[in-house]
Order: sequence, then structure tokens, then C-alpha cells
Amino acid sequence: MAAETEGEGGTGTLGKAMAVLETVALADRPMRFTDVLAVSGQPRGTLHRQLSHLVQEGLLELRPDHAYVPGLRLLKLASASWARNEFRAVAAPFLEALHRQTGETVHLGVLRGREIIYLDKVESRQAVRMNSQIGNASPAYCTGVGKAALSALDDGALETILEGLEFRRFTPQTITDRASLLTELAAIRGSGIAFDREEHEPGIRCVAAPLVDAGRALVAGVSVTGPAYRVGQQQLDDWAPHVRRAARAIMEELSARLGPQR
Amino acid sequence: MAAETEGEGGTGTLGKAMAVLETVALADRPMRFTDVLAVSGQPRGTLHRQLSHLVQEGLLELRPDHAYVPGLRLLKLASASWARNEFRAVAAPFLEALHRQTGETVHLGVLRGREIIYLDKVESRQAVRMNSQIGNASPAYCTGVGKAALSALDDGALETILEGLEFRRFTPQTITDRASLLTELAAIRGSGIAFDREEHEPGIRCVAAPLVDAGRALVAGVSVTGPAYRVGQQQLDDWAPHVRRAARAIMEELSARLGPQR
DNA sequence: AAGATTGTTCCATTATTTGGAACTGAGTTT
DNA sequence: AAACTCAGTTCCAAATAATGGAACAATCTT
Repeated sequence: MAAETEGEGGTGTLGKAMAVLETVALADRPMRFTDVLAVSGQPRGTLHRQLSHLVQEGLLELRPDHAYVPGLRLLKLASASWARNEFRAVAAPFLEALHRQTGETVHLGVLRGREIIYLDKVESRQAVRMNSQIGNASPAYCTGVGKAALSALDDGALETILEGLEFRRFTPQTITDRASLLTELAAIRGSGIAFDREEHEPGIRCVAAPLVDAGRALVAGVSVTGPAYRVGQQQLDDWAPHVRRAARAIMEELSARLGPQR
Repeated sequence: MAAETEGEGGTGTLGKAMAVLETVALADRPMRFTDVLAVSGQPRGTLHRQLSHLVQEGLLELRPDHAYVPGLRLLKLASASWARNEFRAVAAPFLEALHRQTGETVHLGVLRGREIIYLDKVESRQAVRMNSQIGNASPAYCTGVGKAALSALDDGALETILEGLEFRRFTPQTITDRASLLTELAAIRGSGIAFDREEHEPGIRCVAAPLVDAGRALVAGVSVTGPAYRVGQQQLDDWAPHVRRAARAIMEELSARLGPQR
């Protein structure tokens, strides 16, 4: 069996199973056996057993038409993850305050690798269905929260992320090269504020501030987002102090809560 | 290595990893290594590696104080699971209609083994934070949606669930023996409506109707829930037709959508 | 500072996974 | 209807990864 010459920390069987799970769960349509086979590159027998195991465990579901879809056990596990996340719980009231101050949608996102994972969202009209954003992952380099978070990393950690990062253009404004991103991050480091000027989704702008704990174990961001037709640069600038203040307040509360416990 | 004499379908390594993940993720407080060791019953070395792998995969997180907490990757996976669930998507508008008709909280839950997993929820005031219920799992035998779903099973499937089912008393009204549950299910089968009269949470009542597809591959329920001080038996009876109608409408829409596709 | 407890590493033994090939069954074409 | 394809499933010797006991290191406690 071909050995991975390029070796990082291997999680053996579990890692392979998770890779399969992720390709199926994050695809945007149901995949059939052959679809998975094509992308996974594994031998048929092996893949078949892996998928069977995932189905038996309830992580995937095999519909009668042989299509694999994400299973319900994922929901069950994630619900616990969300409910018990201390960071989210601490931040929640501040997010709501920020929402009341600005009247627009507020996001809380955490950096995981090269992605921002949205932990919470507060919005006025819940025209978009509840939950739509929570748990979603977006690339860090083209979102407000993401750039704010990146700006808080030390050089080593940032380098690790930049290395081999592939830029994808989502809109005409998306940053698509390393140099521009570094310049932008330097600016953000100076001001403590990151903007997303329709870089990820056309018509969507936002102001964000970074959230970092002392040991940089937690790197995250808060943002206020609004539609471009209603939110100009002036408006973003006006919101900036509020966002920065919310970020600072969350981190103070967090260290106050975590400090005394030990 | 001791072989499991009592053998069901084994998912090998993955199954063991998931068992560990679940004990940690579903615990109601962070567990340290020794806590997990005590419940898992596995040798130290083994458990340590399993936990390390789970952490490396982002399914668990190891905080600086050596406490394991559910990881963010779970959220990411679950968000996909939720967003892509076709059943949920089809049901959503009907749930909202039911909410408008009754003014109270509406739930959609799917049976998975002996548990109901809540797929969606529509409520007026979102005093309780968004998402609080989605993905949550409750025992089927003491919830409205759960009993409705159980009533739709055939004898074989029901027997499998009842076998070795442990009844836990949540309130004075909780059903705590097999015979009473069977009587109750027979009644539900007759009327097509299940009630939860404060059997799971004190002060909470609900009316539910079963949702089953032709092959019983999908067994679920819809419900309207309200606080006991405001919702009497009369009110539940009045809601029943609406709930039943919503259930029927969802299944019709679902078969209409799934039918033509193949 | 000694002792107890908790967390981490090591490595020969043992179980599980691997992957090629052979098999089944459904759907299509001649 | 028979021959052909293609998707999905099963099998088993060889290769790999998991196991678990024990030694080790780092913490707390007394």
C-alpha cells in the first residue's frame, strides 16, 4: 500500500473515515457510490466498507436510491457542541447589544485553519431561516471576520496558513494574491478594524474586529453586516467603534470568567 | 484482546472512536482524561490515542486545562446536514403555517432508534436563543412527537425498540412501564394524535401527529407545544385537526417531490 | 520535599484495514 | 431474449494500524 511520503500527523483510520465523511457531507448534492469513488481515489472495496461503517454509525444515511446524505447523528453531536460552547455563551449578550446599537446583522466567527466557522448570528428579521449561517464555514481571506482574525495571528501561524493558500475570486473585489492580503492585514493590525467591501458576496459589506485571548489559543472575530445599498463606507466607519468596543468587552468578560476558575 | 462475545454489527475502529466522542460531546460538563477513562473502561494508552486522534481531527478540543470539549468541526458538518436535509426543507413552510394558526411553538422531530431528534422549530418570541432545540435528542416514549412516531412503527420495529428500553421518570406523568406505553400507542394509532401531558417537562403540554412515508424508512412527527398554564386539554383538542392536517400536507408534498424524480 | 494523582510515551502483540479480483444484479443495446 | 455494460457488493491473503501493559513525566496534595 502506497505510503504517504509527505507525512503530517496521521490519525490513521479515523482520519480516512472523516475525509470520506466530509466529502459526502459537504458536497452540495447527494453523492452516489461512484461519485465518491472518483474523488476519494481509494479502491472500491475499501471505500465501500468505510461508507458502510459511516452509515452504521449514523453519520451518513444511505437513501433507497443509493445516494449518501449527511446523517442525523451529526446534528445531535453538533447541538451539544453549540450549546456548551463557553465562548459563544459569553459573547451572546454582547452580540445582542451590538445588534441593538446598529440594527444590522451581527456575526461571531472563529478561525479554524484557513476557514472562519460561524458560531452565532443575531439578526432582526429572520426572513432567512433560523440557523442558516451557524456552523457555516467561509474562507478567512475574504470575509470581514476572517481578515480580522488573521490580523491577530503571529507571523509563524500566519505563514502556515498562507503557505499553499489558494485564492478564489468570489467578486470583483476579492483579494486574490498574497501581497495584497498582507498589506490589508497590516492595515487592519494598525486600526484594529477589518472591512469586507463586497469581497465575498456581491452587495454585502461589513465591519469586523478581532478577538484574541492571551495565548492566541482562540482567534475569532465579531462583525456587523449590511447590504451595500444601505451601508456605505461612512456607515461602516461609524459602526467601527461599537464593534471594537464589543470585541473588547467580550474578551474582558471571558478572561474574567476563565481567570478565577483556576 | 478480549473479544466482544455479545456481538452486533461492528464498525471497528470508527465505532470505538465515535463512542468516545459521544461520551465527551454529550456530557453536560467538560471531562478530563480521567473522567473519560472511568466511563470508557478502556486501557489508558488506548484511550489517550483515541482522544488525541479526535482532537487532531477537530472533533474534540483539548483546552489548556486538560478538559475535552466538543470541537468546531462538528458544527461545520452538522450545518451541512441541516441545510441539505430535504425532509426539513419540504416541511418548513407547513411548520410556519401551523405556527401562524396556533400561535405556539411548532416542532419537527425524526425518530432515530429510541430517540427523537429535533430537526426544526418555529417559535414566536425567540427569547430562548436560536437553535436551542435543533439537533437535541429526547427519549421517544415521553414526548409528543416521539409517541406519535412510535405509533407509526410496525410490530417488529416497535418490539426492537421496546426490548431493553429503560424508562426514566421525568415528571409525575411520565409513562414508566411497557404496558402503559403500549396502551397509549394503541390509542394514538386510533386517533392519529398523540398528547404529551407534562410527561417530559413539568408545565409543558403538546399535541403531535405522526409522519411516515410509504416504506416506513422515515418515521417522524410534528407538534404544537405550549405552557400548561395557558394550554388545557380543550386547547390541545382544538389544535389536533390542524396538526393532523399539517402532517398530511407535508407527506403529500414530500411524495410529490420524491416521486417524479425517478 | 515526599507522596499521590493525572497525563503521556513506548513497543511487541494482535486485530483491523487494505486492495485486488471475482461476483451479483440492474439497466441498455443489439 | 441474449450479450453487454456499469454500479454496487463480497471475499481473503498481505499490510497496516490499534491494543494494552508498563514505564515515564508532569501535576497537584499533604
